[in-house]
Amino acid sequence: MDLDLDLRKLRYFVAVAEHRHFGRAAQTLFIAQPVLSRQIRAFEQELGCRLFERTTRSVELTPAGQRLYEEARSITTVVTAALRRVHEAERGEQRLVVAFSPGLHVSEAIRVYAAEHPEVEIDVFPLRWWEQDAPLRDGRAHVGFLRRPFEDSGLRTVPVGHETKVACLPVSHPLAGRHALTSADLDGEEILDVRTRRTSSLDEKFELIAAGQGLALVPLSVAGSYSRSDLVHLPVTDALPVETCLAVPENACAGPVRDFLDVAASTLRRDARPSGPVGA
Amino acid sequence: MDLDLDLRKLRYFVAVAEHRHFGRAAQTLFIAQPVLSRQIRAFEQELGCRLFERTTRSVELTPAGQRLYEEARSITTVVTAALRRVHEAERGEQRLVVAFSPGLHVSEAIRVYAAEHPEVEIDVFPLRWWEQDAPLRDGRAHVGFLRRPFEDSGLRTVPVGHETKVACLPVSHPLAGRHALTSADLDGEEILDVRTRRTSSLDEKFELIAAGQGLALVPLSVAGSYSRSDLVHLPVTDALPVETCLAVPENACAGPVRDFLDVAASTLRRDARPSGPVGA
DNA sequence: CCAGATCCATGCCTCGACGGTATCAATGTG
DNA sequence: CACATTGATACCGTCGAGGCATGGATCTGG
Repeated sequence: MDLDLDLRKLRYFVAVAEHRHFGRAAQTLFIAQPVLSRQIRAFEQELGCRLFERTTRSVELTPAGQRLYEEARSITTVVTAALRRVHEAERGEQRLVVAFSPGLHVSEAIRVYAAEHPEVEIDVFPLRWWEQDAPLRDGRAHVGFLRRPFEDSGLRTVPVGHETKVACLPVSHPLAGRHALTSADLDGEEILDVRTRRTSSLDEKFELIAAGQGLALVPLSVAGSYSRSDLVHLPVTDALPVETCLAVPENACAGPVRDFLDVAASTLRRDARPSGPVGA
Repeated sequence: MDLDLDLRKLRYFVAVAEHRHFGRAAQTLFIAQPVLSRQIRAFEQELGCRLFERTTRSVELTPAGQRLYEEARSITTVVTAALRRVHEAERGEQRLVVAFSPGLHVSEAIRVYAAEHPEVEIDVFPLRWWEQDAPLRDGRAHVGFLRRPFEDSGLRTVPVGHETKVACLPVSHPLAGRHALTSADLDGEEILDVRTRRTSSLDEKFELIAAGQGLALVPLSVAGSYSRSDLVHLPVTDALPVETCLAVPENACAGPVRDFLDVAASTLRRDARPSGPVGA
């Protein structure tokens, strides 16, 4: 991957895109106009696509340029937030990013923790369906409330609850009139799984179901939040409830994470046995 | 703001952070070790804070370095996704980003649009409570389903529905035993508003309410999704329902946005009068 | 139709940043 | 205490960013 996007050139590009005029954009950037022309041309070559359709009398964005202009806002937002948080860390401010699988709500543990540790800034990280554990591994989140199955290796996990799963089918489906199903009823049906069909959102998954592409087993809480008139949710009497876990990276025994685990353990008051060795 | 973060230096930093060893990190980067030492030092000066605590025998991350390492993942994720989408645009692929106020679900219009325009990639942009319209103005989203109130100027809006608001109060509140309230009952109560108290998440707002910091008026759909045992939701009989709108930037009459508005207009089949002039 | 204005592009120059090689200084090891 | 390891420093060459002058294309007024 050529991740070497030059943020300075991106800033130049944004100026030209907003002014649609090289001379005035150069003025706001405090550089000379010829420099800007060359930088933009170099930027286009680096990206491999033209960004402006320009004559001597007009400067207009190409589709690629339009797209880049939109993306530039996301990039600058993330970068400025990152720099701000780095400086906060430099000043000693602590932060804890708690990831949540979709449909799970902020738990009791996080509220107790926030009350006990007001000096720690707490952020939530909404997880996507297909990236249950990745943000925990690469450092984007420190602790996570995940729904099984996910990849255990390298994580310490604590079970925190169970969710019953219900079958989601279109109203036109032959089984839709039943009051309850068994797993035997689902034999031969196409089950939409994270592995079989990578849907980017839950709504997209429901859309596939409504279109007759298959069925899905979804946690009850999710089914309740996203009710649609063209879908029905039916309990599956013999389905195993899916386990929800609190997970942290194995190597992370640092302050806030450690404290959070302590709070979680005392909050749960149930058989909260860590699945791995709990070192000091 | 000094947004001029050098992504090349960031890449160097990540390599050192992962290897905790300048020589080996330099090998993987295909540069000489002295270069890496100088780049890291320059990077620290640009950021204004030390990133590594290093002796001749060990290299460890400072708190600021640890934070930057976490943020680096977010930055690279956003940048690579942005570059990918720019190239998709270059190849002619179209994209439509639909923003949603929290609690609103993907509407009928988006499903119909996706079915009619399978060539357009559709993304959703979950809006925060305090940034109802900003992503629409700066290009991060193309159309948005917003909940009033928001800043109208510069946007074309189409009313798409109404939501009744319910009062959310802690169970310990004197009014909590009532079956319904009127707005007169709420006189003198502290109402938690986006303007009065900038809560970063809905859960945080509910947490404030549970802590006795005040009450809030929340849309019914939101109240249903986030039920808590320490809060009660009561209808307010004379409260005006809050209007939900479909909004697009005034200057955007381009292809996918235009098509989406057409689909929305035909889908709604109600008095979908645009609030502004609908140019060609 | 032409002179002038406007505006982006090109050529040439200077300077600073990046990368390489050689070497020093500090620390751990047998 | 000799030696290896490792990060830091010094010095040098190259490349790219920025400035200035100018060219070429297009629109406008007379």
